[in-house]
Amino acid sequence: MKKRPAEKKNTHPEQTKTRASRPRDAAATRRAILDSARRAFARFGYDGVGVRDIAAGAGVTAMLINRYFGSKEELFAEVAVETMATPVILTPEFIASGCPAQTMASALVQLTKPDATPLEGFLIMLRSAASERAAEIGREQIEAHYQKTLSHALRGPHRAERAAVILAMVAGVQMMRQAMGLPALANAKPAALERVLERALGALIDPPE
Amino acid sequence: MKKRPAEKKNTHPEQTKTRASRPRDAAATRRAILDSARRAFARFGYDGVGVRDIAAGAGVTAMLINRYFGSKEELFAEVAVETMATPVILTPEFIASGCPAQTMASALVQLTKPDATPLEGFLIMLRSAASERAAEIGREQIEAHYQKTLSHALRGPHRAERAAVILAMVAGVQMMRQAMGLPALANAKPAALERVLERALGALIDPPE
DNA sequence: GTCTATATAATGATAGAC
DNA sequence: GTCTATCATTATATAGAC
Repeated sequence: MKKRPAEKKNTHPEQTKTRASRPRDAAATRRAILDSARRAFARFGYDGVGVRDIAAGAGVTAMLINRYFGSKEELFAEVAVETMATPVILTPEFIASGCPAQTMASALVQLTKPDATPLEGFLIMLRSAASERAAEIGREQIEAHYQKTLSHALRGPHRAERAAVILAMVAGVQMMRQAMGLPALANAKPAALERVLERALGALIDPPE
Repeated sequence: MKKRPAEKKNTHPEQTKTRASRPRDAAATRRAILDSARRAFARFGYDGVGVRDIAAGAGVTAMLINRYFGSKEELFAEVAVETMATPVILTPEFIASGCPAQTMASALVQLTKPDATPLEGFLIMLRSAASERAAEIGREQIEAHYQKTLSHALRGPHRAERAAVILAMVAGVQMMRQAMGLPALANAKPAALERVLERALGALIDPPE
């Protein structure tokens, strides 16, 4: 029976950036590693990438990752914190807008197009949720930057629960549309999907009764 | 600087079932491996467990997994298919019930209690979505057993999109509540959470306009 | 500051005894 | 039908040269 090295990390050989024109710049190297790690974690999750992949994507050797960040786990933590620090959706501004449900629905449809790359913070967490440490980091970031602000921006009863379900809904859509690639979501006509999401989000944003 | 074997698989040493009282029973061994794999994949995802962990949980050696299933991937496929074959929620019966939104909301809150173990099919997929092959298997199962039946049970326009968003919402709640452990969901009062979910689900189930 | 080379451990899968 | 022992590969992390 044949060996089975199918679906290995080599399946996605990130082009090794040469980076020959900028040697010996600590800050730039650090930045390059962080960027490469952000891309890699968003695509393949915490367990799905090795430090070698990340290093290759940054044009350096794996050793430098430990030199600059101590370990893969600490690198992940720094990436996660950085990526989730500035929410691009689910902000108080969205809630404060004239028709928040429609605005959010439109933004969500745009930002989770199958090939789109924004909303990386959530995607990194969704793809890394199996890792205990990754889930812990993500939970703290979500609570600090999303749950709290969103909850405060709402009016009416059950604010915490409604904010959490809005979060869950956004995460679920992104999960099913981008990570799982469910055809009904991935291939949906944007206008129709927007309409459906607007209705559901409205039921969560508008104060009940 | 110390080595860092922290957060390794040994962090969760599934008690090695002795199983000394039932030697040499092919069917029973197969069943034991499947059960152990289901538990393990649901908790730690496809990449998060090794064949050794699964074998130990079944009280056998790792070799038998390859003997009975050929490979870890084939074992996962069989577990995924088996677990998602009989949906416990999101069935046409729920939609056909008198007040589907309330019924589904109540069931969802019950089934995603932080320590609950049902709805394993979805949980396995959510925790394994980073693995390309796992995502593929899950997508097929979700489409076959959830998306299609749910879509057919709905009335009105945009059925496919509404069914998909219902799926995304259920997945998102399970993700945030069970996998991530977001306090606002994990510690929410069941009645309040149920009310909020009922409203959102109603907006998706009830035909618009 | 960055490299090559290596240490150590864990992985999925296999060979052959009983 | 199940085991022990082992292979080949890959993982993260470290040591020391330049």
